[in-house]
Amino acid sequence: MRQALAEAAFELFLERGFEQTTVDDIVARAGVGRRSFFRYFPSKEDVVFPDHEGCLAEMTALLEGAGGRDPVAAVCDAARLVMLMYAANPEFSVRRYRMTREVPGLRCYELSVVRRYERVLAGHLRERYAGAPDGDLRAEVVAAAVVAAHNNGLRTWLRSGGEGDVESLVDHALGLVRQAWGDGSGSPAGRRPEDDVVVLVARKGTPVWRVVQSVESALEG
Amino acid sequence: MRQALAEAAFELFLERGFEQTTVDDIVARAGVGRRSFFRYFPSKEDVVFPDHEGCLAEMTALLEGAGGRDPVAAVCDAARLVMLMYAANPEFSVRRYRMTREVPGLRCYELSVVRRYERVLAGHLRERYAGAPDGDLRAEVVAAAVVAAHNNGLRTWLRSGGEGDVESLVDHALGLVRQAWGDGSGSPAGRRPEDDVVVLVARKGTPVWRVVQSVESALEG
DNA sequence: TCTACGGGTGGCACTGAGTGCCTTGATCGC
DNA sequence: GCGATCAAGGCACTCAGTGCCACCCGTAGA
Repeated sequence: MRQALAEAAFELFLERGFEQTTVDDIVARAGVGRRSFFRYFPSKEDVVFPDHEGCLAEMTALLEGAGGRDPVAAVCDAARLVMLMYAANPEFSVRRYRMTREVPGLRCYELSVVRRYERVLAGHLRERYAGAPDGDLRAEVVAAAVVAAHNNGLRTWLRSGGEGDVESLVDHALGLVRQAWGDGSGSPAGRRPEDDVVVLVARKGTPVWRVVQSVESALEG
Repeated sequence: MRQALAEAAFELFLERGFEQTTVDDIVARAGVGRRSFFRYFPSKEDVVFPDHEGCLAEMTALLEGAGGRDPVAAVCDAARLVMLMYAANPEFSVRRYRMTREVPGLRCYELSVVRRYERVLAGHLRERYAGAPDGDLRAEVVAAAVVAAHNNGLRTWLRSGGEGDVESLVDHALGLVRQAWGDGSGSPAGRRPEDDVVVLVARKGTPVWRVVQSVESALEG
């Protein structure tokens, strides 16, 4: 039933657009009663994003099991779940993206979904940063940065029509955030931290982000 | 008329809640025709946030005139405009905040407003970072971080009931972002960059953000 | 076989947001 | 005084979303 409604709805949305399609049209195509639609989807917008509830649950579960790792790396991996969900069905994702871009109601709905992901990530970070100075603040800023980076990569891919490798796009974007906020562990594995030290000499006034890049490249070198 | 409608609406929202108030109630209290309401406010939600359009315009204007400054510092200052708007009317802001928190429709509307601010900031950063590697990505991540930091400070103040100093709360929060992404210029003015250099020695594996904090404190020392 | 029950479904009527269209009335320039 | 213009009101309509009730059907029990 859920499936039938979602399919009928998407067909009609593609044929005549989201706003030009009424709920009555959808239930007529699906051959069910109007009342049943709202039993399965609380609003007309929900039928466009039938898969996010599950993804939110997965994300929460994944973060439950993220013990002592770098918190930033953990939330980056959690964010990747969303990318993987989109990548599992490129044509659908691209068409939905195009529709969402031009329908204000869907844009607003998507914002609230993204916000829920962000809150899940921030909640995890808040626990991990508990006690640290500005822990809550840092948690929210990092969560926002991770979401923004993820979405930048994902949307670049969606705009391109689903061509190319989403995974590397998103991973590269997330790398920028890990570089700025993570603890540096993770990516280059197998190197012992006590091997050596980094000596950085910088003129005062040097942009901090350039300093960060230097440190990062030194740590990876 | 706009003013009268907004005031009548807010009275009723406080008396019986947002969802329990119909547009007919509002126009009856204001003594105008129902059709006029939708001439001044495209939706019922808009009447709750009558001041954001102006603030968006101010923000755009301020960024127009932000020439060669540190781009991150410029967008932080732009974000402060929102805080100042809220601070100009603490009782109204606090009551609106409480109402927004418990009405899904208003939460969604607020998300879309916040998103518009974020896009203005990101647009400015995109221009400033044009040509740099990952300029677009960096622009969006920094904009998201600035907005998250600003909102963290602002909401802390709103949750406290409007007691204390918003400005220092928000500035402190924004400081964290400038520390991570800014070029370090700005805050400690009047110091010549060529005065001296910073030497930092760190063990490999040190969290990057701790390194950044060290650099920052050294630059301010 | 009849009956009582419960959950999924359909139908129906209602509220309320938002829109299009037309009328009215006031103000302003001629 | 007169026509143009524009803000405002009124009216009717669409459509999303909700509450309520009736129905159908499979099951369990007498």
